[in-house]
Amino acid sequence: MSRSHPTPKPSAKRETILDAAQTAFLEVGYAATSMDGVAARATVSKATIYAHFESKDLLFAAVIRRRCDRSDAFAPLADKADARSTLRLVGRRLLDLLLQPDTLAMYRVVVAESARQPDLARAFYESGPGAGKAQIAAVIAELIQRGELAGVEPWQAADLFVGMLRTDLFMRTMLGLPQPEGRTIEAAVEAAVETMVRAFGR
Amino acid sequence: MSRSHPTPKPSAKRETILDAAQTAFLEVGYAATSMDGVAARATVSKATIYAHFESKDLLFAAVIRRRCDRSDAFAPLADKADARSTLRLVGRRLLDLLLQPDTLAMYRVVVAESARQPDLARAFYESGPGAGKAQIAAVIAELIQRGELAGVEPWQAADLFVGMLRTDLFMRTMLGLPQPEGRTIEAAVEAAVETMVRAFGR
DNA sequence: GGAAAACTAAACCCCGCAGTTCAGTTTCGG
DNA sequence: CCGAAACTGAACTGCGGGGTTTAGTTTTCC
Repeated sequence: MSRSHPTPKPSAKRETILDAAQTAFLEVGYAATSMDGVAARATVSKATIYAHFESKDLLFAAVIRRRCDRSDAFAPLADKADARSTLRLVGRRLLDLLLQPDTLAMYRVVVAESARQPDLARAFYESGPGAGKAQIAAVIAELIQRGELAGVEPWQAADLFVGMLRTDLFMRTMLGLPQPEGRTIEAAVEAAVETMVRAFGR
Repeated sequence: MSRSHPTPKPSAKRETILDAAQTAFLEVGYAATSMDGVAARATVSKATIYAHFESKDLLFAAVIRRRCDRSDAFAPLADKADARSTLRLVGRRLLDLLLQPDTLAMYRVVVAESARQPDLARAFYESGPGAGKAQIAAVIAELIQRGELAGVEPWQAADLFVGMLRTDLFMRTMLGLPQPEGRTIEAAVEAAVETMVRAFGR
């Protein structure tokens, strides 16, 4: 009776499969991942996978979407700090997140498949960069309201700030290139924060 | 006597094949490109391709490297302009380049294959982002020397500037998402330039 | 003009992999 | 405790694609 695939209800097996698939997809990419491989990794029979997911494409989509949904929102800020230390904290958190191996892998694989699965690209953007930007814009809006910053729209400032965090360090790490010695996360955050304060500080 | 594949000497057929391969790889990615497809597009027999290139991998590498080599260096600047207009010009050029469909396609495909072909990732970085950064750093160094800018190292400033150009607009375009109305290239450049001048202008 | 080198077209090998089937076993709800 | 549903494992289908071969045709260059 072809009980097909209604709203993805959580189940132990289902999660196991998703975990294995996530590992594989993020590690070697979509094309290089085989369903037999996923089955083996999940210690599950291939038939079971196809009982839970219609196709490789949809399994992939489910993996990405799950990871997007549970994207941990930024913890609320300890208020009342000045612009410099607030931005420092936010920037540090963001850059830490961006440089995590899983985050980078996710970025790579979504970028690679974005043409083939446009709706996935959208979901990724909205729950990742989009959501992050919104939260940072909110923080900046408050800094402006408190008179700590001035002369920009919050949204624009967030865009600039995030841009300054996602620099060479990010690009090189994402491409798997060795890092030149001195360029640490702290230094990158510091440079971005300093620039923001200089340009828009009171 | 296995006359294998010595130093890639340019030949008409060879270029034809590379052109076709480039189109295919950039359009649909590495995995989704078939050698039969490339042969058809180049109106060349598959055997000829394999007479020129050992394997699909090496053909791909040749495509990427060729595109890297001929990456057009920035034209020299009309000197003696102030920081604002100089940065405006440089920023505009860079962002125009970054948003070209071919550039984006290249970025996507290299990111996707970077894990599988690390040396390609390196070549790409060095001839693309790396070279660009160096040139912009040089421009900024001159602006500093002329006293137009101050308070940053050229290299760091270039990093920040490029970061501010490669923002939401870039990310969304790369993912193939529709652009929100107002965000034009000019606006993005303007914001980055203004921030630079505010932060580091004399 | 003629031989060597380049090229073509098409068949061919082979393998990996998406997806299916099925007979038998385990799990689980009532 | 029983029956249904979930799961297993392994075999099987089908196909697309990387790479090779061959026999014949064109190009090149002396």
